[in-house]
Amino acid sequence: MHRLRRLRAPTPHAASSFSYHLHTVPTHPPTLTSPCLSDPNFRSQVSSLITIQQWSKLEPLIQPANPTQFLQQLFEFNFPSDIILAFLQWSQHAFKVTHSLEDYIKLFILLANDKRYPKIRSLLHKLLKQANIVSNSAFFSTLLNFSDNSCANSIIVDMLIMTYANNGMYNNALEAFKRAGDYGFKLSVYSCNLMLGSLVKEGRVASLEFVYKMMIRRRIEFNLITFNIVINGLCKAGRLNRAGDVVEDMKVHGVMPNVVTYNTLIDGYCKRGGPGKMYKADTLLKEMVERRVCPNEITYNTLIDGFCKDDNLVAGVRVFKEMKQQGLRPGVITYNSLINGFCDDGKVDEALGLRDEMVDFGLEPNIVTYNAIMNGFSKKRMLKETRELFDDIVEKGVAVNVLTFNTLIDAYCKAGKMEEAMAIRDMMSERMVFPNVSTYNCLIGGYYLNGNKEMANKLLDEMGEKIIKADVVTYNIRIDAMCKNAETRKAVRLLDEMSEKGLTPSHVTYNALMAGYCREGNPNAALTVRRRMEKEGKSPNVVTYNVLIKGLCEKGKLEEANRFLNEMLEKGLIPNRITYDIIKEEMMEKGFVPSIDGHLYNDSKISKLEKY
DNA sequence: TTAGGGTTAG
Repeated sequence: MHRLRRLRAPTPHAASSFSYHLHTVPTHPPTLTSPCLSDPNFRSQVSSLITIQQWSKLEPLIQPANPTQFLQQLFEFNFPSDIILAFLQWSQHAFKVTHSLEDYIKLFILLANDKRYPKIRSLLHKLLKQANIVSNSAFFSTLLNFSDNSCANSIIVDMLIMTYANNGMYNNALEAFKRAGDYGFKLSVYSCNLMLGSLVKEGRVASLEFVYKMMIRRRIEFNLITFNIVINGLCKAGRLNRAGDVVEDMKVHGVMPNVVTYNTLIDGYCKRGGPGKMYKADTLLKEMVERRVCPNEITYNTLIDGFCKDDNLVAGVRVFKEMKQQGLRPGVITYNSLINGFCDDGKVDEALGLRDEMVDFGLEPNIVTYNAIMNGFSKKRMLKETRELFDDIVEKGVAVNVLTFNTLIDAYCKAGKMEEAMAIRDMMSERMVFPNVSTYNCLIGGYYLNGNKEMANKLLDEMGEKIIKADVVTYNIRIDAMCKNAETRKAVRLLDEMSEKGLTPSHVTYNALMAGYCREGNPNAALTVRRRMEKEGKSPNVVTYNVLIKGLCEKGKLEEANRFLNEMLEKGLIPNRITYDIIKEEMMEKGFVPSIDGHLYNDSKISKLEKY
């Protein structure tokens, strides 16, 4: 039915002129340059040799034609697609020839007509690997030249985009997506979803939104998964309002949010929701229940982790109980989130209790559990216990990973035992675990902490040699060290270096600089940093306010500090222990009683503000 | 083909 457009059956004249090849292998072929497959016997001989992969017997039969010409003949004589595929692959390997894009496309068309889709995918993979600069327009126009089966053509283009996405060739995938519409190819929801998913993984939100909008405009088929992927991408980028718009879009399209949609949104709020984020996350849980979308283990795990990371263990445990009441069994991830929360809060004993509880319930702690507990010990400066747990799990045969080593190295760094820390770094490779940027960050931070700037610089050079790229944390460590060395102005210059390297300064970066200026007795300069931070789209967090309030207090500017305290509360930011210490030590002990909402500060204000 | 846990910096 659907044949290759330009491939015609050979003319009788052409067939007769090659008739000498009806015989077996000619030892001394005449001057003709091509063998002939017009003889049915010869064709079946070739077919069976290719089918059983008797390449050594086939090779002399191809002479004196070259493999490219032989391939053309296979097309002309309408050999089945799998025979042509086998020949193409073998001949590329055996003769080191690269067949043309046209040949590939002719084969794709044959394979598509035979519905041999996985074969097309693996062949596309090879094509893109060997010649990764296949232009999409060449591909598309060649395809249209050889086939008018728009359905098969669209499937081939669809698979091209999938192959690009699977091989990390995101720009090619995007370009193909854009051009596919111009050429009239209809893309499937599968390839679009795959591409959207890869854009999410790459953190390319602008492209994600572009594809999403184009899909709406071009009326490409949408499904629930499409919406969920887009919502996830927007949530991961902190664009929660935009994610909410997409939820509205899906309702317009008659698609109802499911448990994955809600879990994605809840996770978005937990991780990037700003002030009041946990309230919003909890509201979403209530909303899903009202709309008869049943929360699952992931919903609760996400919320528990969110509360724990928000320093609200009480709420984390409340959700944990609620989960059990709903008849859901907490899993390893549930326990890990809680254990990590307790360890972060310095409550290692409770964390160990939870570990015992999970074992009692038949759950096996994994490397994540152990890393969290090791970190709990390390935070409490319990180096001995950190090391013992490490030795213990190694002995148990648990596969330790780079995070385990980094945690152990960090424990030694915090204890000032830099030689041991370096020795551990050197033994990592014995376990086939290799230092990464975080390993270096721990060590560099350790050397700065121990006043050894030379070694810190040496490690920074070593990173360069090993092509381990500095990340935001590396810069934060350097900036913090400079600020503590009264070199804040010099540290500010590193902001430009960061942007040159495509790194976005974080809250920690700006807060370190503000703290530096405050220590140097220059809160005005700190406020300049705050403006720069806000210009970059980062609103101050609790640490920012703590730094500024403390800096102003130290300069005797208590009224101004009080204004910042109120501003922080108005923004819904919850004061932490350090805020209260500042209020006590820097304000009240100096005879200044801060006023909140116009009322004088007292302890009941604390409990009201303390926790959501 | 979509959603959840562990390290380093304030």
